[in-house]
Amino acid sequence: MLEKNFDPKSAEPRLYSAWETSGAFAPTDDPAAEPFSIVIPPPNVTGSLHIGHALNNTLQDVLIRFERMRGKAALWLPGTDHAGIATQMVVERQLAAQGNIGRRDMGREAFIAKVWAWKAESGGTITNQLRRLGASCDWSRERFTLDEGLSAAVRKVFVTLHKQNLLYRDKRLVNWDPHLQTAISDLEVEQREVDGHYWHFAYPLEDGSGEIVVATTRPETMLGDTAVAVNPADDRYKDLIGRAVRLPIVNRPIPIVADDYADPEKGSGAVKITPAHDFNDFQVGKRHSLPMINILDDFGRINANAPSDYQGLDRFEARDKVVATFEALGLLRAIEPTRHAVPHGDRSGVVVEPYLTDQWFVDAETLAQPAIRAVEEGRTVLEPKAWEKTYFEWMRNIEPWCVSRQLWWGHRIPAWYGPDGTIFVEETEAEARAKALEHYGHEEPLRQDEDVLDTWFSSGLWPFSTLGWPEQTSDLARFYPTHTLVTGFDIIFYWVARMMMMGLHFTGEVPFQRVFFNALVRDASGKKMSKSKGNVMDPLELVDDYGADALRFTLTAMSGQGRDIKLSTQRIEGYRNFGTKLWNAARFCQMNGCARLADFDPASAESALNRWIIGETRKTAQAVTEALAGCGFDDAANLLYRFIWNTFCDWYVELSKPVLTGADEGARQESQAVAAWVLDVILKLLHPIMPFLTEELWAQTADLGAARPEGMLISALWPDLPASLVDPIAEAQIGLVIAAISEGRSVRAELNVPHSARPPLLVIEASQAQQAVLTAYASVIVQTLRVSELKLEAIAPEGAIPFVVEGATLALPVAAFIDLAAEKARLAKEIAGHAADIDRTARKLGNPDFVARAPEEVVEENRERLAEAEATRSKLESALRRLEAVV
RNA sequence: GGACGUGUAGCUCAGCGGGAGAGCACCUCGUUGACAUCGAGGGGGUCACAGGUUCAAUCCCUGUCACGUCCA
Repeated sequence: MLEKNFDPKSAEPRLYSAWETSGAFAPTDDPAAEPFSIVIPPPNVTGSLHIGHALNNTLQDVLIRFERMRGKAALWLPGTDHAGIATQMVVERQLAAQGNIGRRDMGREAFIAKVWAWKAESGGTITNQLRRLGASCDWSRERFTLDEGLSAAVRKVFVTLHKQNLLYRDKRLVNWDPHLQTAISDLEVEQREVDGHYWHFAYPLEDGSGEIVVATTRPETMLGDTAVAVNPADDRYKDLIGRAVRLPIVNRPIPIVADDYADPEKGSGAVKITPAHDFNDFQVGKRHSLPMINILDDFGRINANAPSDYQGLDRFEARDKVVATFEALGLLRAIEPTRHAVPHGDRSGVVVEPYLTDQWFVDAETLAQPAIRAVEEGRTVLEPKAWEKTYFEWMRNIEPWCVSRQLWWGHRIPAWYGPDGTIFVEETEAEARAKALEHYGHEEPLRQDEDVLDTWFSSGLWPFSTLGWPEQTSDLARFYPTHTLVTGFDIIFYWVARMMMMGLHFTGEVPFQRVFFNALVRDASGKKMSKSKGNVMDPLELVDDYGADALRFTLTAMSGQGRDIKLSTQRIEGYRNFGTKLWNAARFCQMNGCARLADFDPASAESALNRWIIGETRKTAQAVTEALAGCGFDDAANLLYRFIWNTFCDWYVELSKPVLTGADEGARQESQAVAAWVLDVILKLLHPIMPFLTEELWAQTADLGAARPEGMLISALWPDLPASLVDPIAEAQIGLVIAAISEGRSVRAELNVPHSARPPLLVIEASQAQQAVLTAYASVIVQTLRVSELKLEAIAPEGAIPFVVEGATLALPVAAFIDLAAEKARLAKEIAGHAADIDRTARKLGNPDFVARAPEEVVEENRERLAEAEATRSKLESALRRLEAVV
């Protein structure tokens, strides 16, 4: 006998290890099986599972379990990302907290050893958390972006792109993070609105004949100014073009140049130009061949290119000093408060600086072209479709991708420099040496590039590097291109776009046929959850409290496309209760001898009730299958919820009770077999979303009746039921029984008929067929509706309360128990409702345009509606008249 | 400033051209042996606002307002 409740705490670990040891997570070897592969979006190796991971991985697990049960060679390839900046920061913070020396004092090798030690210690955390969620990844294929194989792929890609001139070293302005002392890509920069000021500075003309006023939000950059620009069409400054101002503080003459970049409408119409510290000014500087004076060091302090009393000052200290000095010089013309966007590093949170350095860049524009075409041609489909526009927008305006980072944790750039600066880009140091020997004619010492690659460089190769590329492995041949990628839209540019570019360039094929962007889990105010904001929910706690299945079902049911998820524990609790409901329905079946029949054919069922539930089961199976195949996860969950609770438990189980406890052995046996059959189908359909509870029920019902052909549920075959199982006649019959009971209950409740009252249920007016059905199901109607008996009567006796069900008039003689005034009110209200309906429908049918132009079936539908409403109304009206005659 | 999305019951959300739905919350009733993590019934919405298209608009179009996200 089943316990009263499912116990997730004890069952989950047991079931998970049973799955894992059975080998069910690995794709079948059957060569005839169609491959279906998903690569996991690799979480940070030292991270821990947050609610977004829980959603993303639940959906992947739902898909992979579904396709596995459909007989495909389903591979869900797991792994983790070394996450350069994030991990390095964590370890540095840890070292600092433990009072250790900093990484720079420690040296590169020692520091990296520390990171590896941390990875060894905490790297299993997140994968273990995925296991707790029930993720059926093939752990035997687990990868890490710094694995030797994946590192080889990275070197191969780097060297190949370099030889194809798609990757190059260049001196350009980059976003520099002074806290982390590294370049970061455009994507890693977050624009934040902050309050600031426009400081209006007067720059005196060189010849002393006047001044020109410029405004800036970053006064300290004036130390690096090399020009003032005015618009060539601006009459105010026409005469000044080509002349010079003397830059205060620095005391350097700089030219006034004409450039369209200067907007006559803004401020004074003149702008200071700092080519080494502003992206727009950089372009102006190039056009006018201006000097580019870098005034900052790696830490954001003023360097030796500025006057000596500024050197070593932090950029913000320098800002104050510049302003104070201008004021002292009498050159500060105005201070204007303003709100403006300031770039911040998304990891460090500090203000980033445009900074002139040597970095490695990927020619993203060239790589983007095939990636754009692949989506245009539908070789990769983005779901929901709306994301394609975002993807195109980004791809068509893509900038060179800065891939070097001044960090230590990551893939070191495979470039070696000779003493004269000649660069040798090769996959190994030995090859670089060979090239150097060739180049110099003799041995020269080589120095490897100190920098590492952007984490997303290796993530960009993930769909094929994890399958063994550049080796032509059997996994690569079988599982690439992968089928579906499930990920968050927040990394569409970081990751999806880069995988598209890299995948197409190096394999000639798209990395995945379909991308499903899951919603983002946000906090109550709609803000993205993040550790720094402290608004994260811990999925592991939720698993502890409600079980993994409840969390999984909640996330699946709420995963509607294109909407953010706001998670509440109430909701999770509700779905935990849903699991309990199913558990107890199974318990009921067990208690009532429901057992599988060997070779049971659902088409052979005879009773209308059984034929009806079999048809409903078929319809649900069909709809769930279609939903899951099309990534309609929420639809699948809601279909199952309604079917299991409202159809199976509320009606089928209830209506079956008299049969299961009745004397008709043939009927009982059929119902027992049908219930067992439906339950098995339910377990299968629900398994992808609630794997633990269903697997446990599967096991605990294993010896009820005939043995199942399958072993564990995880490996069972997905239901494929023929449409012929749907029987419209049974549907109509059971529909009438359900409607009669529902209406009868409603009448009882609304009129406050005492619970103990047992009037008979009278069938006053009904077709032959209706009478037959009601009579056949009399025992269940009697029991469910708490009536004494079901009787056919030609005329309703005085004081009987009538109700109309599908054209049939039934009545409950309960006048003795009730308040007749209340009943009159009830009838009047119902009549009024019908009257309004009749009025609207009649008016519509009276409109010649409607009759002429609406589709015939719509017109017909309205005619039927009108006829039925009128018939119902007249029956209710005569009932009301009878009632009035009594009172 | 540009792009995209969202405004439906108290809350969280489905529905998206032919009479508005669910879960939770709320109210009433109920310990009939699967389940009180339950059952039965009920109240509650000019589907943001204004125009337009249509025989018909919550649904399509335009505009407005509010909120959100992304990109400048």
